[in-house]
Amino acid sequence: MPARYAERIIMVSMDKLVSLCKRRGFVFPSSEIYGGLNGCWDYGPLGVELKRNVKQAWWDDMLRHHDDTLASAGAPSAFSMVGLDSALLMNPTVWEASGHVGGFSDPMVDCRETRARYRGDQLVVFALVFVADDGNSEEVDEILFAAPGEAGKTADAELIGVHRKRIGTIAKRFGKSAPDHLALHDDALTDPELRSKILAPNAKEPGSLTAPRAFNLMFKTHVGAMEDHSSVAYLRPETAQGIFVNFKNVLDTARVKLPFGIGQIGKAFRNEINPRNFTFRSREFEQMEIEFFCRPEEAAQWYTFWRDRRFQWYQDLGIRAENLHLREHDKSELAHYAAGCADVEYDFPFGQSELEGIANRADFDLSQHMQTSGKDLRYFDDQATSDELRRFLPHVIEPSAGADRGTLAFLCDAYHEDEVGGETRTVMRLHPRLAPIKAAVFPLVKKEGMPEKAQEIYRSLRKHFNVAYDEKGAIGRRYRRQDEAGTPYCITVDGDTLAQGSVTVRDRDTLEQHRVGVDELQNFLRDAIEP
RNA sequence: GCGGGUGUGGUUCAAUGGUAGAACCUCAGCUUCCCAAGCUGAUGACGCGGGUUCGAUUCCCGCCACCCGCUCCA
Repeated sequence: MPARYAERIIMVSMDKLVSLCKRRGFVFPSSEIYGGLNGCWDYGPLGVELKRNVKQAWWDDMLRHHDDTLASAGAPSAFSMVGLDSALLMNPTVWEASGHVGGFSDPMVDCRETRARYRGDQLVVFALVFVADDGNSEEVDEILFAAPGEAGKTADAELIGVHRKRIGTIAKRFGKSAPDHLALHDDALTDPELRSKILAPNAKEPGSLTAPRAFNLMFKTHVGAMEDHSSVAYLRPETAQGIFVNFKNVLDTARVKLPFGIGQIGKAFRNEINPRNFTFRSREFEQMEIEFFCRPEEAAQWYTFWRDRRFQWYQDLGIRAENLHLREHDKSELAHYAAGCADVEYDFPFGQSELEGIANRADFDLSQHMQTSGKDLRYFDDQATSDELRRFLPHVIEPSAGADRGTLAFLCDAYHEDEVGGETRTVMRLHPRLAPIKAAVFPLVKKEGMPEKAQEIYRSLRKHFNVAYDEKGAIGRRYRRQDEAGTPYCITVDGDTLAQGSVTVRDRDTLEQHRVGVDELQNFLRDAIEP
């Protein structure tokens, strides 16, 4: 390594990364000339190559290169892997069966003061009512109370309990120890004037509640040109359900036996309340999901296998181990049906966050679809020793990865600044498999036949790799430009090339150069790039 | 969703109630046999919409976007 070179370890800031992504064409704000759209991003010329390489690496490593005749290291047995590309739009009943429609469409109310969030239908608003001595009721409506409960069903005593002190103070003004009864205000939350008088649970001042807002994280759309109830459809919030609903089709046609996995890469949409952190939480994003089907009694073993394998995958593609974490969920964090779940997390500049979740979902999804569709989705085992074992629902291990989150993590981990000859050099140390451009070909100077020779080399490599050609400006500048793009190798035609048939190959990370025969270039690059 | 901050060429930053400057990048030319060299020239910006004003990039209001802290994340 040249003496003028000095490594400098820095933690990349999001500002620097976002700026580089824009400057070099990795990522742009979506529809930027119109002011952008919250939570949406576009991949530029370099970004699309990088992200495609991430997806390609996943597809190759998980599916295409999988050998289903051998038990991989750490696997309980051999298994098969097949792919799928299901439609983004599906019959809306899918989302009823999966639980996505039911649980996430309630109006929510926030408290600005206590920062609590309530379901609108579970917040009861009432006014204190005092009965005067002459029997006329006298309602105190300048103070309304909100309390958790179910509309119309909560006992007066229970409501009073929540705000006993405050109610007591008001009651004193009427010379009583407690209101005679409570009047319910069903519409108080939606009326801005009344809402401003509501005292929220545990709040000190009234008027801290927001208007009820519908929260459904699924994007709704319509199938066909007519917009009516029968045409409602959803943009899928995950690709997984497309796999589950095709379980029987794959089983019947792909000649697979348990255990086997179905992989899929595709867009998904979630109407996130609060998109944040560059591309990390986007409303439109891409998932790389596997549903791995196995015998119930083997599920725990397969869960461990997939968890460890997926954790290792990121390291194999260059992410530094110290920046990766495997976090096993507590029992309390697990969904009711899940038997285990772990997150692969990365130390982003904005904090440790999830790249991928590996979950043991048992037979929840298949049984939901079996129940809702009425179709028998059980696996038939003709080798079973008894009738009870012959038909059963497989259990499912689900490694679910975010392609955009992975791409962002690779970008963050690749970003380096070091010092060359006293100047700061920005370099993206992307794994050669992921680098958008595999090599750049330069003539050292723009004369003496060097451009022609360099172009000849460029054209021959172009058939096999994504390579770039550049003859503009000083050679050092061209090297630096490629450093920011993450190009691992720069091939330079110089004065000796014509006589010797060799070029210099400059390494992005070490800055070292060595001569390689022109005939050897293709093999050299293939060795460097292949997994 | 709440609170705070920021919006000026591709990037990073100035200045200004009256013609918006720079550095780097980019492009063209000259030069150049290995790490952002030099010279000449060129392109290119006040987030959007209202208001105040003779005149607004500047002041006011609204919106949008991004960043930070909470919150949320099936």
